[in-house]
Amino acid sequence: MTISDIAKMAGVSSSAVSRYLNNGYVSAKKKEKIKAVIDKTGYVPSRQARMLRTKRTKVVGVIIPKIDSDSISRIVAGISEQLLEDDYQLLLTNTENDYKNELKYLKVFRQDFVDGVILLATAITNEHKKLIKSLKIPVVAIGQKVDFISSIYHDDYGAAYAMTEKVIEKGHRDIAFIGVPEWDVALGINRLNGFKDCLKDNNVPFHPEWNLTGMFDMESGFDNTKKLMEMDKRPEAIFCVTDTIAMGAIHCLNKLQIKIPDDVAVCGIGNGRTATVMEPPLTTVDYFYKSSGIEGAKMLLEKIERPKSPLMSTMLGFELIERESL
Amino acid sequence: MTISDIAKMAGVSSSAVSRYLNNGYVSAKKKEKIKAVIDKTGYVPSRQARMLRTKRTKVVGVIIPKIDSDSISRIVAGISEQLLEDDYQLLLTNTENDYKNELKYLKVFRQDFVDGVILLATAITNEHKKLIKSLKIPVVAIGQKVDFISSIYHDDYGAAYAMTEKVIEKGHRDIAFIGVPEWDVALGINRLNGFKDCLKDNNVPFHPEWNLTGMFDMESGFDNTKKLMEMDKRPEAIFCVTDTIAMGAIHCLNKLQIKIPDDVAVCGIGNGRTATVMEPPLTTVDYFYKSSGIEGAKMLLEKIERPKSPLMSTMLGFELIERESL
DNA sequence: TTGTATGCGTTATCAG
DNA sequence: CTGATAACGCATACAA
Repeated sequence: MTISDIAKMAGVSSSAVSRYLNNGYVSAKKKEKIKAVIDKTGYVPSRQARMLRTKRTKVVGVIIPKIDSDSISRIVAGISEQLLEDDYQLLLTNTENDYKNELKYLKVFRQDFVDGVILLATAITNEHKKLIKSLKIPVVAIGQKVDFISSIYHDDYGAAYAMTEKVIEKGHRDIAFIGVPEWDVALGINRLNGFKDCLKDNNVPFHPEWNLTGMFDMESGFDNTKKLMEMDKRPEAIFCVTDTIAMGAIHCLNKLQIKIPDDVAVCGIGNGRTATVMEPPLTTVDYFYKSSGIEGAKMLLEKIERPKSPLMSTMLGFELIERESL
Repeated sequence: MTISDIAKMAGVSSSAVSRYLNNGYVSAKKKEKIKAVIDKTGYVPSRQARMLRTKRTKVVGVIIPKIDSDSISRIVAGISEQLLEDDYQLLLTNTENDYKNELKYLKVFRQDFVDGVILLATAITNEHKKLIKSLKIPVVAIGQKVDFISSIYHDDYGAAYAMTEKVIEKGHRDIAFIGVPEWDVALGINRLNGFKDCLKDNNVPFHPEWNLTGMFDMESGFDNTKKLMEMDKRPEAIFCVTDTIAMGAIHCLNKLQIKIPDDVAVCGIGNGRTATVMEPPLTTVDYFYKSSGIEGAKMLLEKIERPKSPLMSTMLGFELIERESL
């Protein structure tokens, strides 16, 4: 079933049908005829032929580090929602935390198969920069502020600052920090800085020996908390840079029968789905991840429609959510 | 940069280049020449032209009910891994739990844009059946046994039976059940039957008043547990058909200061990432979700390569994971 | 407004 | 083994 079949059946030329499909010049009578035939046959134009002709695929590639993460899946849900609305398809590529895959997929996308790329970024290296600049299609980053492409990111500094303020407000001064490596600028640097600066502004001492670093998983929270609890002097509160880490921390504390928040308080960032169900429920920061997905998709689509549109960076706000762990 | 550009530069015909690309008959000398030119230019054949010509896209569509679910994201991770290995792309469509979207996407895929579809199924209606049968591309289901297409599913009956056995073994006889609606056959019927049959085989009474049903979320676990605890006679154990539900249940019990497992024991199914971190850690069943994703993808790919290959249903086993909630 | 003709970049066919 | 040539299905420039 091709466009010329339809044309014949409707007694018009194939270009008329094509124009009908792309709302070009068609007389009312022909419109009706064509519509009738299309309705009857259920004809749908071939995407591939269209792609070849128009050089546009109506597909956007999304590169994520892993899928089984609360925050990421919420961002993807947002992207998916917006793309659906604008009739785009979502091509998902999962790097499984392997940095090389990120570059690999970027290369795959350098060809002409997608109209744009959304990168859920962790680290942006020079290699990334070079590669991205070599792309002929727009790229937007979500989760990290990137200077050479449009991006949506969260107020990591502000959220960490606000949360730290809350910790201090609760009367704690001996505050530990479980963070992540610095190559993740948003989480590894910005949040840490928010924490440190808030301490300084409130004349609360920063204890380097309580500043621990690990990966993005619950194990890091568990292990580092254990280390903390084995120290001669224990902190009264633990600032976990991530909800996932905080969950590990809470689990550890419970296991050691250390009362939360009375003996040691805990907080996280991210407002994961399960934060509410921890014992005790986790005090954390909500980042509106789904919104950032939606906004990121909008941004990309805009860039696809109007390639000349200016570079943009949007920072999304946050909301502090008080529960019982702090 | 097209294939004929390469052909000219290498001093051969474009068909030679095409054959080189698709490992057809090319003499060693020409191979070298062509390789040299391709390496130098970084030429990559156009996917869209190839699609148009070959009628194959090397893309598979994946339909999921929601993305922010532990089990689903793990299945998708498995699919993604296998697809990557076989050089296929993954087109993700999220129905956001809306049954109509499922049909809608199936229709979108009816056209020729993907080579096959993986459906993470919840309910398979007659409408599904009709639609799927009208597709010219293969479809495999994951998570539900479907009689008219190939599928990968879990041993829901067996897992529920085994878990119930464990509950009884722990000395409980007053066992409640928090389930999901019957339109989800795997979770709503099979698991319930495994539970019931095990009770019967062990001469443990089934209490209809303790057989509660709700949605697939933590709220259901919380609310239904609350109901259970407000009854004149309380059960000693709660069988939650899902880890997510179990998490809600545990949260509720903790809130009511009911000791787990001493006063009331809890178990789930699914081995979610956070089950381990609950207080107490949840006794559950591991379903190897990632494997089912991998197997499902393999199955689909096989079907794509050999459309005549027979219908297949594979049931994956499970592993009971004992932790402290039971 | 309409139709004809051309080309998008490949791969398949077929004669050499 | 090789190369010309004809599709694949659509959208557009152009002539009408």
